[in-house]
Amino acid sequence: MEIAADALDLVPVFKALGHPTRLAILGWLKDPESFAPEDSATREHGVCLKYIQARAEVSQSTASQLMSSLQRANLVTVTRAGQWSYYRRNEDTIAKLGQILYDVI
Amino acid sequence: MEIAADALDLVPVFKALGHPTRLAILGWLKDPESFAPEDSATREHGVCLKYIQARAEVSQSTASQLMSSLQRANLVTVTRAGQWSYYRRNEDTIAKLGQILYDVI
DNA sequence: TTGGTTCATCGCAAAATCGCGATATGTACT
DNA sequence: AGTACATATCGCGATTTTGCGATGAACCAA
Repeated sequence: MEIAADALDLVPVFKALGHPTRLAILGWLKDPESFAPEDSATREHGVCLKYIQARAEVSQSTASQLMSSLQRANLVTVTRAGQWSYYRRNEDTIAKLGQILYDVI
Repeated sequence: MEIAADALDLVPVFKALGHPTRLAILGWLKDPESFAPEDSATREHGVCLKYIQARAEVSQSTASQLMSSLQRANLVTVTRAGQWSYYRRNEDTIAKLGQILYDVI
């Protein structure tokens, strides 16, 4: 019944999830191609900020900050390529969250 | 892959969990008798606010507010009996949270 | 080089959260 | 009635979060 030493720091994770737009974005990222079916870069690299911004209907700076928050919580990863920042779900963290949830709460 | 209509409203739940003291309290409540081993009311009714306050080392009003937040998120239940408010984990919500976590995020 | 695109960061004002003491409510015991 | 106890709520200042426009940095194309 021990808690792994490298366990997630759950507080920032829950803080990041406790925001309707951030929670929605994380759900949307389960289907990256839904953002722009014709854009092959999405499938290969992830979803760029512009698409997330459009779907969330927030300003560009707000979208960037929302993703920073998710990134600090290790819920997404970012890949810079050219002028784009490609965002993906961090399935490691998300899976670990489900596993340790009961142990911690 | 449908989301149940009576699914939890996850945002308040995550908001409540995104606070170190509230997260700790929820963990402590897994072992109610650890608060006051000699107090039989704990086992029968739950943990009264005074014990939670002492363990969390916050003021009485703060303790009450922390528990209100957990209550609004349906993470605990409260039973009033005499002058005491007895708090228990709401295992229903917590179990449901684990189940629907992947579907939603 | 110039202009356009994508994104992060800065600065700020509005809003929400936090934690406390003070107060109010209700209960229990004399 | 009067006192003591347990808890909830109010009011307030302090801090944090939120969302935006403006600016800056990096990249690309003409």
